[in-house]
This record gives sequence, C-alpha cells and structure tokens, in this order.
Amino acid sequence: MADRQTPSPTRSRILSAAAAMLADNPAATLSVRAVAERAGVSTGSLRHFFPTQRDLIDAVVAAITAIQPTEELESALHDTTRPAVDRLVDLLRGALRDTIGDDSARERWRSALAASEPTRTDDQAAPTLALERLALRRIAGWVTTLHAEAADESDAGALLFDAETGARFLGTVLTGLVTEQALPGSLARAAHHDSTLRIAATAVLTTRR
Amino acid sequence: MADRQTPSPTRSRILSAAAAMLADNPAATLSVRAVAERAGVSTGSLRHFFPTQRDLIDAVVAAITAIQPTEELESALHDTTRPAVDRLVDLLRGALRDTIGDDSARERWRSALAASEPTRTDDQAAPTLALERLALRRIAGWVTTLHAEAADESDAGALLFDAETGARFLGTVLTGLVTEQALPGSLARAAHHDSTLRIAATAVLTTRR
DNA sequence: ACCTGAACACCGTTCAAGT
DNA sequence: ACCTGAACACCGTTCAAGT
Repeated sequence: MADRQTPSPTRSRILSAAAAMLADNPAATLSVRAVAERAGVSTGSLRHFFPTQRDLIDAVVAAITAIQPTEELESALHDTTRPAVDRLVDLLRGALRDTIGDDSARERWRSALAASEPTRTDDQAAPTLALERLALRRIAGWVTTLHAEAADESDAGALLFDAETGARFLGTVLTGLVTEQALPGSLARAAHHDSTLRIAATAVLTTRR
Repeated sequence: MADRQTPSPTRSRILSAAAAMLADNPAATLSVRAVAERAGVSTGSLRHFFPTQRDLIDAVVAAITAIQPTEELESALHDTTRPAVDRLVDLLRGALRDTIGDDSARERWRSALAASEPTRTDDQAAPTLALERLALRRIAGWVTTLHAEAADESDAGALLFDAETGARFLGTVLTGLVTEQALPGSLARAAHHDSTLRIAATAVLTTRR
C-alpha cells in the first residue's frame, strides 16, 4: 500500500518528532516550524518529503494508527463480500470504542472539555481537537474508499456529497454519541449506538438514482 | 434574549459584510482583515465589537440563522408546499439555536459537560438531561408528523424505522453539533451545520421502495 | 536527490493613539 | 465609546541556492 522505498532517515525522524509531539500533548499544533525544529531539520527539508501540511498529517496518522490494534478492523474495510454499510458501521463502532472504550481515553476527553474554560489566563493549552482531527482523517479515508467502491459499481447512482462532507457528518455523530455517554444518567445504550451508527452510515453511502 | 441596545451601525455593517461574503461563497474564510475591509472599517474597530474571532463567527451565524422566531418556525412544519426535508432542517436549526444561541446557554452546556465527573456522589446534576428530553419530545413530534405525511402519499415506500428512533438519531446529531460548538478552537461553521442537518434530515425521512 | 533558510502572503490578537 | 493602523507572533508555501 504505502511505498516501500528505503525509508529515508530524515523522513522517519520527521514522523517520529511529530508523533512525539502528539504523545506529549494530544492537542499539539503540528506546524511546519515546530515539527521541523523538533526533528532537527529545516522547514524546506520537511516540505521536500511532505509537500503539503496535509501530507504530513496524513502520514503521521498513518504511522500512528498502523500501530494500534484497530488495524484488523481496518482490514474489514476491504472485505467486499459484506455490504458497505455493515463495514462502515463496524469501523465507526471501533472508532467509538477507541474514544470512550477505556477509562484513560474517556478521561482525556473529559479533561479536554474541562480545560475549555473561557476564563483562561494563559492559552498554551488551546485544547484538543487534534485528536478529533486525527479521527476525522481516518474516517475520511474509509468514506473515500467506500465511495470509490460504490462508484465502481455499474448501476450506482451519484453520491449525494463528497467524502469530506460525509466524514465530517460522521464525526459529528460520533461526537454526539461520546457526549451522551459522558453525560451522567444518559440513556444512551448499545442499541441506540447501533441504530444511530447504521442510520448515519446508510445516509453517507446512499446514492441518488 | 439578546441585548437590545441601539444596534451600532458599524456593528451591523460588519455583520452584513460577513454575511455577504458567505452568500458569495459559503466556503469563504471570514478573516479579520477580509471582513473589516469589506465592511469598510479597521481591524481594530472590528475587534472592538467582536473581541475574538469566535465572537464574530458566532454573531454571523446567529444573524443568519436566527431570523425566524421559534413559533413561526413551528408553523412552517405544516407548510406542505415545501419539501419535508427543508422543513425539518429549519426546525432542527431552530432547536440548535435554542441550545447554543447565546453565550449563557453555551456556558451552561459546557459547564454541564465539565461537571460530568464519573465520581459523582449524587445525581442532582440532570438539568441538561431534562432539556435534552424536552428537545427530544419536540423532535419526535416533528418526525412523527412528517412521517405520517409521507405515509399519506400513495407512492411512498416504507419508512426505514420508527419516529422514535429517528428522533433519537437527530438528538444525537444535535448533541454532536452543540459539543463541537462548545469546544474551543472548533472550526464549526454555518456551512457544516447546514450540511450536517440536511444529511440527517434526509436520512430520517428517506423511504424504502 | 536532499537540504538550507530567506521571503511571501497570509492569520488572530494587542495596543498606543486619536476623536 | 468608538475607531485607527501599526506591531507582534504566528501560519503554510515557495524558491533560489547550496551539497
């Protein structure tokens, strides 16, 4: 899938630096200059390997998510024997579990919310949509893949909107589920999760004929 | 609800300029300088009325979406000359505005989220859930009405799920939008709100044939 | 091919200074 | 109170120049 060239040590150092920054602070801003400095290279050098900032972020996401156990979930993405909606629901459920599954993840999320006090004296903590954005990138990738797959089918109609829009929609739905889960006494249950994710996935993959 | 001071003409011109820019291009970047120039004022003047960029964006969104008072919005529910999806989107937008319209509402919401420590001794903290349930009832009513209307049409297919399920789905979507709005640094814009609500409304009202 | 660092055109925010 | 415009500290991207 990814190119298997001799993996330039500079390129690797850049990716490691970016990953380390996210490890230090999930809300870190991965700006060209910050990453380049941490990696000990020039901005121009960084740009040589990652022509655009989006390329850099994508590569970091890939590097990070490839490590995680969700990879076998990801493999289900290409299992064309199953309906696309089913696969997308499974992937979304996995993403949801990553966000609220363990206590540490939930704690991170809650502290991010708590840190969002408007009465902050110092803004070094501009919290934390980095993680959210990471999730969004993954989701966008899934939607793009499934969209392309749908486009290949001869009788498929036009998709109602682009993958980016669909991914943001799904991100909002996940945020809603996570929030309901975090709220005390919330009545959200697994059944609601399932039906919600299924409706959302169906909406995103629906074609117009 | 909002303060009814003499509405400074400069402030109005700034809002009009921003709205015009969005009308020209829904993806327009509402930067300080761009809006200030279009409005014919200095950036400092803009900052005087809108201390932060987020304040500006919020005010623009409010100005654009908050044109209709809620009750006349509700009356639009039965305006069968308009597509059901359009009507539902308008209603949802109204519900969203009720929740995050002014700063006090947002502040309430945010503190409720921050206070959602799992180590709560007592469960007095359910004011937000009451609101949530109220909103859910209203939404369920809308969906039921529109579902029934769809069922009346002779060539309509079967709805994919019941009104209750659809309402809970829409409630989750709204919760997601509200949360994204409450998080600082969120890039949520009017355009995202609109596309998200439209996708959700379409999904709920889609029939199987 | 890889790498540098300056330069360009942005961004949001702050603030002394005017009226 | 309102308004100006410069200044500050960022941002992503481009590019001539080196090796």
